[in-house]
Amino acid sequence: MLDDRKSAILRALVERYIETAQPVGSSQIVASSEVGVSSATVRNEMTVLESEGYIVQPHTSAGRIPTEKGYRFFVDNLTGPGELGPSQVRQVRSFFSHAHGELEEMLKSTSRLLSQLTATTAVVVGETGEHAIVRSVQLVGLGTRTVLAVVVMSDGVVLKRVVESPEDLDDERLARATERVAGAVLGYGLHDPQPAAPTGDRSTDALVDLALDAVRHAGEESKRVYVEGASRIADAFDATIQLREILGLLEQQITVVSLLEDVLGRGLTVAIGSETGVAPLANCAVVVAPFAIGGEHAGAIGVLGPARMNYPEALAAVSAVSQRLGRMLTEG
Amino acid sequence: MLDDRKSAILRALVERYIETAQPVGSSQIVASSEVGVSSATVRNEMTVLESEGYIVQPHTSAGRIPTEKGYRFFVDNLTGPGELGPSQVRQVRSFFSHAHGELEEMLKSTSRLLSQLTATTAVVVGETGEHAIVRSVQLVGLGTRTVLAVVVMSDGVVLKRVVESPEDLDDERLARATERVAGAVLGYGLHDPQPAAPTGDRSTDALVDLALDAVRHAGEESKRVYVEGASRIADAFDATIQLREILGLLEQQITVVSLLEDVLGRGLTVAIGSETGVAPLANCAVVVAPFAIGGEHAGAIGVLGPARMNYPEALAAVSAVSQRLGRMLTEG
DNA sequence: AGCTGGCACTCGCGTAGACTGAGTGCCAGC
DNA sequence: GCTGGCACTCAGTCTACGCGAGTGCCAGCT
Repeated sequence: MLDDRKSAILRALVERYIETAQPVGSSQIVASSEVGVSSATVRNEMTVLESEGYIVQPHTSAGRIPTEKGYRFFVDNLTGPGELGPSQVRQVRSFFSHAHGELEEMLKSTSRLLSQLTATTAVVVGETGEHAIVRSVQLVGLGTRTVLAVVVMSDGVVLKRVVESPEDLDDERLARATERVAGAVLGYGLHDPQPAAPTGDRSTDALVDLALDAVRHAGEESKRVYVEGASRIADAFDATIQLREILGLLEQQITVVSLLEDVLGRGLTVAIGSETGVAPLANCAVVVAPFAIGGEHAGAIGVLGPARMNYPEALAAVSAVSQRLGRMLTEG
Repeated sequence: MLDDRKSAILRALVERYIETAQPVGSSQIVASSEVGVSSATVRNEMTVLESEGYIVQPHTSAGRIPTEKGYRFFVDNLTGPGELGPSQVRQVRSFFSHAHGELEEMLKSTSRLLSQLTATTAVVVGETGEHAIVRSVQLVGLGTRTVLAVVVMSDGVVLKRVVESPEDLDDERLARATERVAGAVLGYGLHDPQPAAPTGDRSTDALVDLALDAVRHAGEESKRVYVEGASRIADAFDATIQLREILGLLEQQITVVSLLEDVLGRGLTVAIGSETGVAPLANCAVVVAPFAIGGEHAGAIGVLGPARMNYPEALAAVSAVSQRLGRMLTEG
């Protein structure tokens, strides 16, 4: 643990570095904070901070910059969620008062809101499943043997999946199958469907089974990822190669999902650099919070920025938006 | 119009520049093409080409690089769609043989295919409407007054839209309204719904009208944009500021749609730099082709790359994929 | 008339040296 | 234990300079 003075120095250094993106020297720290000591003393403290791994020198005779450990200590002990500015509060308020009922559109625009609030890339992952129940299911014929199973959940999410029937179909048989599938899933969650009652007709039964299978699988794939403001990450880096990697990563939805879900111990979380578990994010940080619908975990929202991001602001925004989003979705 | 020798020189210059991204000098042209003349002669021709605006010198004593006009002439007169390599042909073939029935998933993966084939950013815009008819419509209650109208089109596209009912609803009324809406749209295109038969109950009639309105609007918003491989554009530029703008543009779906649709005179089209009509694409080019379903315009596919992109390859890929996609979707 | 070899000229780029200034580590003294 | 002072380091900037790729032009050849 660091004593008060070291903490104060580290805080000043991190804050300054976040602001300027330039290595910070001892005299700058004296100038920009209230540690009432000389730069020489600060220097002595800084060598200690460096030997303990909180800061590094990019090269001799340069100032110091924070390490991952330095950011971590800053986030854990030296700062907390800040206050949103009045215009940001207005944005959030107006967003949630104009929002309406359908989950997917809602999550997408939430992502956009978050990106605007923090001027970074925002990511939202929504899952359907646990909390939602099936409100409607319909088998729709597309080709002679191609059927689309369409499921509407109580939260407004629409899932769909193609089913290939082993035999040619007619409207009447489709209707019968739809009825049986509906009986098996209507009113239940996607993960606990009931067994379907047999129709007496073997080929219709086969179709029903296939459709039920499709519905179950649709549930597995129901994690939706919304990335907004990806271009903003470009502001933070000037090596295009690094950018390429980060953007490539954002394109892989699976990676994004696991990034957010892994990090999600409980509540508001920050993952810095290697803590994300993803190599291209070495110089990045993510601030993540889960949101719940009616007390049940329903997804996560987060922002992705450089490791030298504005943590207080990001924490404040992510926290505020996740809470209001959860409340909003719970009330319906 | 350019005489044969100037054309040959311009072609060699453009090809070389596309390959190396470095200004091309007269001696390189002599070395890398079959214009059987000396470099001095090439130089003389190059001053003419420069004065006519096909090429420019970044600075004195550098080689030349093509202008927009130069690329344009190259694309129009000096090259055509190339041949796909054997491994690319294999990729395309395998993709379309494994593809299955549902439009949206199909377009998304087509975009991915195109991006892989050309190692650039790929864009696909799909519209539902003209060719597709309504196969199923369902009003599903979410809240006491919130209804989700879900429409399934014959091409597998599922549209949805929230409708706020003026009065509380029960299942029976919803079912009655669904039936009337179905009667009005089932089997018709989205743009020519029939008037709904009145139910005799005024508030149900109101709901039916709202729902029909929603369905019509859903059709307007049915243009779906799929961008894949956005990160690849990062390879082509080293100014992050420029990258930022391009990425920002790709995030605005409306811009992307109009970009592709504007450019789309007839058939395979190339738009270079300012021809795209979008400022941030000054140093970019897009290669676009429409695709049709059963003879009717159904969307467009394209690739976005730097102006110095490999045109023959891009033209070949876009053309091949658009044709096979259209055929595939038509056969259903 | 058109092409070509030759030549002087231009200028970006890379290297090398000098200077500057921000920043450090250390030490002696308060 | 803090501080002022001092020698030292080194990235960044500037200048100088040579190199080389490339040009434009011209005189001479075909």
